[in-house]
Parts: sequence; structure tokens; C-alpha cells
Amino acid sequence: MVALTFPDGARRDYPDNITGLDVAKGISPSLAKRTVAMVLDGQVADLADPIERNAKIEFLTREDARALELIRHDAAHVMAEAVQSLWPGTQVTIGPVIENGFYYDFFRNEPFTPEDLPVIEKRMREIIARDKPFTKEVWSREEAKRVFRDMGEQFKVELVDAIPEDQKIKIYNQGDWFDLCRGPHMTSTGKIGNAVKLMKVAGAYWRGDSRNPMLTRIYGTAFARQEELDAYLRQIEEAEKRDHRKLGREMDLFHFQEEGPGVVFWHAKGWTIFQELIAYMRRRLRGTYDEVNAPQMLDKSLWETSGHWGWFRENMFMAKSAGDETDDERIFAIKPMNCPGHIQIFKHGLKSYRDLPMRLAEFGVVHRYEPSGALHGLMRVRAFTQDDAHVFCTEQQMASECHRINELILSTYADFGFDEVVVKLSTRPEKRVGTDAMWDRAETIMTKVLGEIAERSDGRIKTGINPGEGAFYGPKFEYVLRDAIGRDWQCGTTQVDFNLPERFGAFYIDHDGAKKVPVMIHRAICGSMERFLGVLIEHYAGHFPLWLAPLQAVTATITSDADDYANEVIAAARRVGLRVEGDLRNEKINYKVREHSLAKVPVLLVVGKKEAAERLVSIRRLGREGQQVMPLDAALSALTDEAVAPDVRRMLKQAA
RNA sequence: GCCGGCUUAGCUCAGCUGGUAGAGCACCUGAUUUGUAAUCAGGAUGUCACAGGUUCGAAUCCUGUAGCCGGCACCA
Repeated sequence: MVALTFPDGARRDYPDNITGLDVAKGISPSLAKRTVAMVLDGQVADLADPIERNAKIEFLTREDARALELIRHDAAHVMAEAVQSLWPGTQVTIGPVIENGFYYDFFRNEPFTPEDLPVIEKRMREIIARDKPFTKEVWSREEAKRVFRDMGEQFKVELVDAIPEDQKIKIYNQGDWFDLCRGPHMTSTGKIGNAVKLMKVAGAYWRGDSRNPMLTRIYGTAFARQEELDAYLRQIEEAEKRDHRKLGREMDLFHFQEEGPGVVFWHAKGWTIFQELIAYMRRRLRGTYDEVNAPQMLDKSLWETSGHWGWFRENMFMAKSAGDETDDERIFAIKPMNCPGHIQIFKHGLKSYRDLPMRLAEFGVVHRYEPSGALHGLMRVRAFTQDDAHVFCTEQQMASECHRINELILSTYADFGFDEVVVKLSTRPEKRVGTDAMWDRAETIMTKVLGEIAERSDGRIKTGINPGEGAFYGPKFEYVLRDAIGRDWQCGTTQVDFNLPERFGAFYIDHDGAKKVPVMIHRAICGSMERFLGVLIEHYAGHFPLWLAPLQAVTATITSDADDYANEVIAAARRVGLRVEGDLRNEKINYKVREHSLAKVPVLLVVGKKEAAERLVSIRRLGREGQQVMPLDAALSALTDEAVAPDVRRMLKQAA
């Protein structure tokens, strides 16, 4: 006998090994019909599974949030069947559920093209309409391997071998088609429904390893209801509208061109935002950090010492004299990081324990030869500005320095409206320098700090661990922020480094007069300023807050009678520090409003005869209808107040 | 770097199976002096990414290169 407890608290006994389906049927045929799977003690399982022990049981309908994964997983299987029925000889591999849908990787000499998607989708709908039940069988390893080998499914054979010994080899049938799968699945293909859409094709390496063959991956998504699918597609459209590459062009912020793959041409407006960002960061560093500037190019020996030449040579730019006549063959590397430079500055002159912690900051431009396929607008470039800093301190100071950095990072993100932040600790990678003892020490301290970060935030900051993701010289914290439409971006990082200072022979004189190697902490807040600005463009959808907006206001005339007054308005606004342009063209006000709205100018100061006569301005805000007429002085003081950067506002408040 | 796709005017895009390039917006000129998201009329606009090849003839077909886009791999 097994005792099952139902969601309403009722408890009933059933014969051993009764299936979920029979339990459901016993309650009511309609329940059995609409149930797609069951949940035993919180674990989703096939409805046809025999129940072997006492458990809490729940029946899932396809509308249940927990069924969404099943719908997508089933859809992946149906897609695989559709593909194999359309193109026999195609090998199947794996087809997992992912965040917004699912994919299935196929091996076929002729890769799929986007034109194939509608064809596959049509076949999928036929399979779904046939509504064949999913049934499970357990096979022996030998049988599974033999069957898949006979079918020519070599990847499946490999997968069977990869399944741990203590796990069963499960096969799911859907009509005549079957697949190796750990399950669970719904009761039949018809439960998937029709809110299914194939999204794109892409290449992907077998088992994620670039040494392995390239497979064709087909991405799709599925929802319980059509409205949800439609909403998802609209959300994708919304994200496309925010694309910083598109907004960058429309707002005249920057451009790229063929001669400079992965390097940015900043236009005046984009550079204004960039400089505002840097000015903001400089204010935040004032009093705590010393800003320095290390050379752009250094002899390669320095990079050999740091280890970069060994680990990352493929990703570095090399430079030497371009002249034919010169016999100077010295090889320089264009800096991919600021740390070796900062260590040289630390090493220059004898340092005492009294000088620590020494915090050196730099808005340094670094060059990295990123693989061509990695380049992506401002998000991944080959030359970028880091808001970088290196803290040289004692081991005892390390934890408090990490906390100081943490507070700076979190408050910076908050100033841009990023309140949801996750901090992840990345631990030692396989490719690394330094002894295990060093790594043990660093990871112990950082694990403790991570716990304290979570504690001090009252649970607002989530934390996590990325095993093996650390830098080659030390473990790191990665700061992941969530933008206005829920996308995550890794920006800030704090990396503890016991290795580089030692490799470079950096030391300070301790209390006892002995030479001691300092700990170095690498930290960045925005990370790449270019990328951070890209994130901001998408986060704000181009509607920058006034303090960041490159052009804060346009003064537009209604008739040329107001030209003189408009020029006065522009001059007055510039005097109080606003970034203002005039639009005195002989055009209708509708035209001007539309044009500046499309250019995402936050404020329009419209002046006509009436305003000119009474020294008024009619203010129209971006994205809002209607306007507010007020005296010029009042308008300018309201705008200058609004244009105060959040950190400056905080300082003013504290001073008051 | 790997797989696939794309590259036509400043921008967004047409251009059927090869017959010698188009639209809208933007731009320029003129008229219009306008009250909050497109005033009217006229005009100019191209090494069809680049380099080869096939062909009587290539934006169109083939090959190579570059860049971009979507993934994968990478990200000190």
C-alpha cells in the first residue's frame, strides 16, 4: 500500500505501484483527461509512472507553470521527429529546454537554413495533431547502444556511454519515433498545443567543445497559450527597438566601419555621454583612489612576466617600429590590461606598510584581439576604456577592501537605476598560476566576504558560485545587474590576486622591517565603459536621464518673429550649464516636435510670439503629450536642478 | 576562430527564372511664418561590399576576401 496526500490535505491509500493516471482516473475521468503529468513530493514525474512510496501528489494541467518546461521539452522531441521524418539520415543529439524555449542539435552534412523552419513547423503541427502518447521504456545499455548504432545514431551511442552507471537508460516513444531521454514528458504530443514557433538556426559544437564537429542547432519556443507566445514575440520586438546599435545610429552617438572592426568611432553626442560617465566615476573615486595613467605600450618582457604573453598571446596586439631602415626589432605589446603598469608605479620607490592600502585607478584604454565572431556593437569590442583600479594592501586589509569596493559598485549601479544585482564568486580555473595554498587562502576569504555581502544587503543582493570561472591569477566576484527589461549583464568585477605582485617582485616594508609581498585587488565597476554605455542605451531605451542626455534641450521657434528671443533662451540656458541647441528653421512646430522626439531630446523649449512677449517657454517633455508654459527663469532653474547628477545631489543634500 | 545568413543611395528597403538600377525618408532649391509627432512643389543622389571567374551580356550565377547579423566557442 502507498499513502498519497493530495493538495487539499486529503490522504488516501492505494495499492502498490498504482500509476498516477489510475489515481487521477479514480478521482474523475475529466481530471485524468486534463492532467499532463504529476508531481510527487515536489518532483515532476510521468503520469504513467508507478508510485512506489508514500508521497504528496499533485496533478499538473498544461496551464500550470511547472508544465511549461514539459511543453517545451516535448516540443523539442516533436521537432526532432519532424526533422528526421523530413530528412532521413539526420542524426539527433540533444534537445534541452532553455530559458525562453528549447533547442535541438542535429548532425547532417547539409546544414539547415531558415527556409526549412516553416516546413519543420508544419510537420510538427501534424505530429502534435496525431496526439500519440509518450510511453517510456527502460533499456539495457548494450541494447540501447546496439539499437542506436544500427540506426547510425553515433552521437546517441556516445550519450549512452556518458550516462552514469547508476542511472537507467530511458527511452521515450511517441508513436513510431523514440529518443533517449531522462524525461519526464507529458501524456501525449497533443498536449503541446499550437503555441509553438521555431525561431532560428545556428551552429553549435558537439558537447560545447570547439574541437568537436559542428552541429546545426534549431531554436524554438512554446507556450501553453497563444497569447503568451504573442507576448513573448512582442517582448523580442521591444528588445530590438532598444538595440544600442540601432539607437546609436539614430541618435548619432557612434559608428563602426570596415577598416576598424571592433573599434568605436565616437560622435560628439556619444562622446558627451561617455565623458559624463567618466566624470561621474571620477567624482565617486575622489578621496579614496589616486588616478594614474600607465603606458599604452610596453616591452613584451613585462607581459611575459605577468603571464599574459603565455596565456593570452593570441588575444593581444603586438607593435614594433614600422620603419624599414630602423634596426630596432623590439617587440611591444599594446596593453590588454592595466595591472602590470600599475605594479610598476607601485614598485617605483620604497613602500611602507603605512602606505597601504594604496588604491590606483585608471581610465585606461586597453586593446584585446577578440575573435571576429565575438564582436558585437559596443558590447564586445577590441579597444575599450576600463574604469580600472588596483588596490595594493595587506592580507588583513583584503576583506575590508572588498567590502569597500562592493559598496562603491552597488551604489554606482543604484544611481543608474539598477537595483537587482547578483554577486557571483568565481573559483580557481584549471589554467592558473600560483600554489594551491594561495588559492585556498584567497577563496576562503572571498567566500566569507560573499556571505557578508548577502547579509549586509538584507537579502536584496543575491549571491552565487561559478566554479572554475576565476581569472588565471586569482578568484573573483562578478557583479551581474538586471536592466529595465529583465536582461542580465555582467559588468563589475573584483579579483583578488596573490600572484602578480610576486611575479613582478613587488613588496613593501612591514612593521618588523621585513619585505613583504602585497595582495593586489583588481576591480572594475562599469567594466568596459563602452559596453556599460551600450547597456545604458538599451536600459533607458535611448531616453537618458537629463544629467546624461547628450543634448538636454532644443529651443524651437514657432515663427521667425521669436528668433531673437529664442537666441536669448539658448544663451541663458547655456549660461546655467545646460546642453542646448536651437531650431530656428522655417518649419512647422509639428515637424520640429516630431524630429526632436525621434532624436530622443528630453526637453523641448518651444517659443512663439506669446512666449517672446512675456519671457515664457512652453516645455514639452519627451514621450509625454501636452506642454507646460512657465517663466524662462523658473524653467531654467527647474531644468538645471533636474540635470544634477545623482551623486552630486547626494553630496549637496549631505552638505545642507 | 567555427556554422549559417546578409551586404543595392546618408537611412529603411524593392529589383521575378541573367538584358545594364528603383521607392520612401533624409539632403539641396524655391514657396509657405506655421502653436506641439511629417506643409507643398521641384531637383540631385549609386565602383549594386571588394577581387576574380562563367557569359554576347552579371546587382542577379560560381569562387575567394572583408565586414556585418544570429548562434557556438572564447572573454586575462
